[in-house]
Order: sequence, then structure tokens, then C-alpha cells
Amino acid sequence: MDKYDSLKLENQLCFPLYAVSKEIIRRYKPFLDELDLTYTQYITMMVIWEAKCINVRDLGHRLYLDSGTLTPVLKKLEKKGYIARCRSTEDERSLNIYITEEGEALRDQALIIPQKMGGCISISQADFEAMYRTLYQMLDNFSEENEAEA
Amino acid sequence: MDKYDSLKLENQLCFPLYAVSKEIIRRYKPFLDELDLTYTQYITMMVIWEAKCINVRDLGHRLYLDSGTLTPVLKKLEKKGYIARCRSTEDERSLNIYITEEGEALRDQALIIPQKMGGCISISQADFEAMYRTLYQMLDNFSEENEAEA
DNA sequence: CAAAATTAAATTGTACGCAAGTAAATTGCG
DNA sequence: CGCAATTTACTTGCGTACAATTTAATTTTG
Repeated sequence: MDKYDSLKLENQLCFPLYAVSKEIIRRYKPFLDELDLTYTQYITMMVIWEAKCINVRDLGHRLYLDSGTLTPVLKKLEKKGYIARCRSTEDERSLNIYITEEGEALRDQALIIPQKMGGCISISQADFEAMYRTLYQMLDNFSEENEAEA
Repeated sequence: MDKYDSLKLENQLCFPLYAVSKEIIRRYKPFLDELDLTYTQYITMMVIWEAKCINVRDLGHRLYLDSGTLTPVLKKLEKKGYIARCRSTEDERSLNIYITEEGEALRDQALIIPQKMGGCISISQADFEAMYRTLYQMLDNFSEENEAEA
């Protein structure tokens, strides 16, 4: 028992979270490279594939990213032809993101990504589910806090 | 059941890992700001506080960071006076990092960080322990893979 | 022993990630 | 209505992250 125990790397929860997150993303890279997508672009496309149309604010809430991060990502995805960006007619402040035909086509190609990544995470189904549940519980708490402070 | 289920954000484990990791780090920021440390500098100092002396390679292994990230971080910590950087006399390729007296003094000030962060992660002790165990299991697997490919 | 291979850290280039500030549109309040 | 407050996205600046390359030192090998 040491005065400084609370400052040991091994006693943090945040550090393994941070490290595992990065290591997984690093393992996505070779597969994503084949589609010329970054991880951030990939999860952004996931939301747009599902929604068909979504504005930047809602996209940011889903992804826990702000417009400072999303604006350049979305401009790149537009440049690649996967999405269209246009101002809402009802509210000119809001920017709507639409999926394009090329974006839809990419979705089929992207199906190989989860397939190839499958073997990468070697934990049991039970551990997976327990972790998933705890993580979303934490995210929900954070969302509430974020709402409260706003 | 949808052909594209595997591409839904909510079916990924990586996304909540990535989001929770960032949200926690964001909550560290106000506390770390008071010590003029970033999160990366903070976890780097954690390892150096424990080791007293460590080279960049070993530091990188502990933190899952490469010299491309660590070199600028370590130069900043040196500039702030918390560490000293000097080449090993046995092996001139290797750079040893030493804690300074100011660095040791910072350690006492940093004790408030884990204390203040305590309330930030609102999950049960059991969930904490289960997640901790699973995360380190994954990190160990990744380490093995990283060894193997090298 | 000398050339080749390996290792360690630094450098370069690209892409986030976020706080803070800006500009334009909209809402709300007196 | 008209102005202040709010909201939305964009921009700027700083600090990571990481792949790929470079440079120097060390080790391995023929």
C-alpha cells in the first residue's frame, strides 16, 4: 500500500479503455485502407447509411463528435462522392447530409469489414456482452451529464 | 434481421469503447488543466513516476505509443522541467528518461486528480472489475500479436 | 573483421479531436 | 415588432496518433 497507488497506470480504468480502443482502430486500418476510408469516416458512414438523411448536429450527438471534427470529415466524404451536403430549407443554420448512390454502393463493399474484423477481438461472447452493457451504461450517464450542463 | 446489421453503429463494440475513452479523457481535462498537463502527458508521467528511469522504447510499450507520439510529448515535459532526457552511455541509440525533483513534486499535486475523477465514473465495483479484466485480457492478446508480427 | 541486417529515436505528413472564437440564422422576450 | 440570447456550423490553433522514412548505433553473419 503506497501513498501514490491511485497514480499507478495499472490502477486506472481509463488507460486500458484508451489503449484497447486505439489498438482495435489500428487493426481496422488495413481493411479500411482498401476502401480508402479512415475509422472516423467509417463510423460516420455507418450513421449516414442507416439514416439516409441526418444533420450535422444529430450526427455529432450519435458519434460524440463536434462540428470541429465533423466538418472536415464530411467535406472529405463529399469529395469522394459518398454524401451530399446541403443546407436545410427550413432552417438555414442546419446542414443536412444525404447518402448518394455511390455511398450506397460503398455500403455493400463495406460488408467485408465487420466480417474480416470478426476474428480480431478474441473475447468470449459473455465478456463481450457484459462490456457492451457497461460501456453503454457509461455513455448514457455521460449523455445525461452533457444534457444537464447545456 | 437486415443484410446490413453488421454495419450498424449499435452492433459494434469498438464504437462505445472509443466514445467512452474520449468522454472520460474530456472529463479529466479541467482537472489536468490546473496542473498544465494533457492526458497523454499525465499517463506518461504516471509511468515515469513509478519507474524513476525508463527509456523511450519501454515507455512506448507500456503506453502503447510509438516514438512519433512520445518524442514531442517528452520534449514538452522536459521543457516544463519534470523530466530529463539523456542518451544511454551503454547504447547511444537508447534515450533514458529520468524524473526530476520538480517532477517528483508534481506527483504530490497530481494526487488530487484521481480523487476528483472518482465520482466521474458511475458504474458498480463489480462492473468496473469485470471490464478491467476483459480490457487487460484484450490488451494481452494484442501484445502477443504485436510481438508475433515483429 | 566488414558488410548486411537490425534496432532506437527522430522526423515528416496526414488525419483527427477538441476548445475557443466567429458569423449567420432563428428564437424568445419585453 | 425589434433587439438580445441562442443555436448551428465553420474556422483556428494546439496536441496528439500513427505510418513511413531517415539517421545513427549496434548486432549479426558470412
